[in-house]
Amino acid sequence: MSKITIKELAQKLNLSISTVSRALSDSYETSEETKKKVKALAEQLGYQPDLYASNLRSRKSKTIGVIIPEITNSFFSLAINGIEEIAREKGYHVLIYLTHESYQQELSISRLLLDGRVDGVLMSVSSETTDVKHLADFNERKIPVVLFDRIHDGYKTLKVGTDDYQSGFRSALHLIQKGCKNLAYLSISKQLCMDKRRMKGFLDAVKKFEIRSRVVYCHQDDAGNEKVLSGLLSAEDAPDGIFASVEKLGVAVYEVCNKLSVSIPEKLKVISFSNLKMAPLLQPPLTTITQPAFEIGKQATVALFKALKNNFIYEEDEEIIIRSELIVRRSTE
Amino acid sequence: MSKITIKELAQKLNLSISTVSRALSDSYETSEETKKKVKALAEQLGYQPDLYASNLRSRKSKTIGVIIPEITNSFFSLAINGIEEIAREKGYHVLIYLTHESYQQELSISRLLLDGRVDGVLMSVSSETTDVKHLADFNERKIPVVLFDRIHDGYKTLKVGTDDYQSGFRSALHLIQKGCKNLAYLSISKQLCMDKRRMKGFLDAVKKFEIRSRVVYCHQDDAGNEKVLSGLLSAEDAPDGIFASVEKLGVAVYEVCNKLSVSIPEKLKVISFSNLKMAPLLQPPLTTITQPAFEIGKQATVALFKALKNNFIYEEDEEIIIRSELIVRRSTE
DNA sequence: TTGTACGCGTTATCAG
DNA sequence: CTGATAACGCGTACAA
Repeated sequence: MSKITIKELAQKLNLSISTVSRALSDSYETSEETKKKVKALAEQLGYQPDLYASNLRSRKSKTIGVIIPEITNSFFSLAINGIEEIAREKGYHVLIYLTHESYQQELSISRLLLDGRVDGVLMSVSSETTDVKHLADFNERKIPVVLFDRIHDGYKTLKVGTDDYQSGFRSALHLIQKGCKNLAYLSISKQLCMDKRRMKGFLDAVKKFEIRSRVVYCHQDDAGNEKVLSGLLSAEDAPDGIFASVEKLGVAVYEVCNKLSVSIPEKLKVISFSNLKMAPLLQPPLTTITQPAFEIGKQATVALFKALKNNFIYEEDEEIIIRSELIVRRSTE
Repeated sequence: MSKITIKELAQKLNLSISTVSRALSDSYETSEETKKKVKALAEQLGYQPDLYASNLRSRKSKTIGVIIPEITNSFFSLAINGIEEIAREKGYHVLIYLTHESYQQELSISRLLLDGRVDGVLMSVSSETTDVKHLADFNERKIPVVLFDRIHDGYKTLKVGTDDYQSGFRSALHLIQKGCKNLAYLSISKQLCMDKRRMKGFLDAVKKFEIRSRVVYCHQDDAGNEKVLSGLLSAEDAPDGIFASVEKLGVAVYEVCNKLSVSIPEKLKVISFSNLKMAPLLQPPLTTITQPAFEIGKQATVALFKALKNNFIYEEDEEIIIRSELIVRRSTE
């Protein structure tokens, strides 16, 4: 019972291979009667069409690839949730690849996906990525690529993200309104378009109100961040308000404050991009800019399927923006 | 440049298809010279062997399937991290499927994976699953299956988990030592072997010390859990110590305590299975039983590759136990 | 060392 | 409505 093929079904039913094939695919040019017989036997013997054979003919893999920097990040796990939901609905399969924020990994994974394994790609570029030539290869293979969250200027396609500039602006404004006089923006990457936009919004607000501010470039590794933040917070002119551009950095701030006994919000007000379900349960509850992660994943997938269905690839820039929400909690009181 | 095939390479080099094929696979019966020429051209034209064609011949997909209940759960995202790492190392691809704790989904996903798409499967069964007949189908197809974390009695294979019984026992003991007189065990499923073991450990400790206790069966949905826990905690004889058998329930307890202003640890001591990085930052810091999630994912994958490499499937029960750690924090002080 | 020819399981085309 | 036959791209006996 291990490998039933169409051929065996045909033999047992005294039909030709092609008739069986047609019956199984519900072709209109087959009698209802044979369809029933064939399907019954197929069901009974547990027939499964061979994936590789049928893909070889049809040139479709019914699979999409998802390339993300990391998965232990509530934004990405929620996004995957959305992606998987839509994909399963459409009968597609989802391959997951993690770059761990490494450009090299991103490169080699991209290369792997050129072998016809996937019909389309969803991607969030790594924070190291500056050059996006590897993405052009997908165009040559007519594989549509949709970028989400970690979008990149250098590659033209459909992009799904949030209102980064506005979020940065609102965050700075909120801190200023709460009385901060000395702000810091924690950046995760000098290259990422998303980071630049958040920063731009933040800096514009700061400039408008003529508040002192600085930008702190952080690292990928926790140890490095602890060092940077410890330095920052124990300095003479330590900031009194921090905006963490990504969740990881918000958590790092809490950890360091905990260690150094810097009290939030009295000495330092903190606001962070985050999708942590536990934000309200932290000590103190964390004010967040929360992205609709699930929805972003979903929209990106819907857009990808639009391309897949109509057999085109996105060659011009186009953006779908889904707003983030500022949720005020005790950390900025 | 979109679809270079072996045939085109052959034409351009005035060689036969088979020679090119051999050259690319480094066959010993090919001259070094032709190998070089072929490989050079292949590289230059960006040749990628067609996955489906070659799999159709070789009957190997170089892909494993991972079926888990949910991804927004720090245990599973860490585990996937470990899985992906090993898989990539071995040149394998990883397909992800989420059951959302639904038995029906698990069933239909399992069926999908019988079509030769994957060489092996890693799985954590859903909390609804009682019947595991669907897993037997993998055996018939000679597809090895390794269970991790959410293991199930009914299916014989290699299983990777943690010391559930001991963890349950230790947790109850810890609460008792901290002075609790009235304990509650929060269960996520009546079927799961893992849950039963944790509960058994818990109940054995309780019995040994003759402490009052009860078992509370919780739900999959947050709303349902809020209701159950609100009832539990506002009752006359509310427990003074809780052991949450999974992270989700630990978080739910915090949320309800927050809402009802039940103070932890004064009125209620809480200990929970959890891989939350933020456990120390919660209000108050949460005492956890922490599983080596990354390592569990890794070991499960290593075991799967052992089967894959030696071309066998696990047909007898065998367990790999990786110990969890009790990390005491303020929630049980 | 290289080329010829066939088959993997399917789907698509063309007759009948 | 059904059957024979030719691809899809690759790998591999077998022959040269």
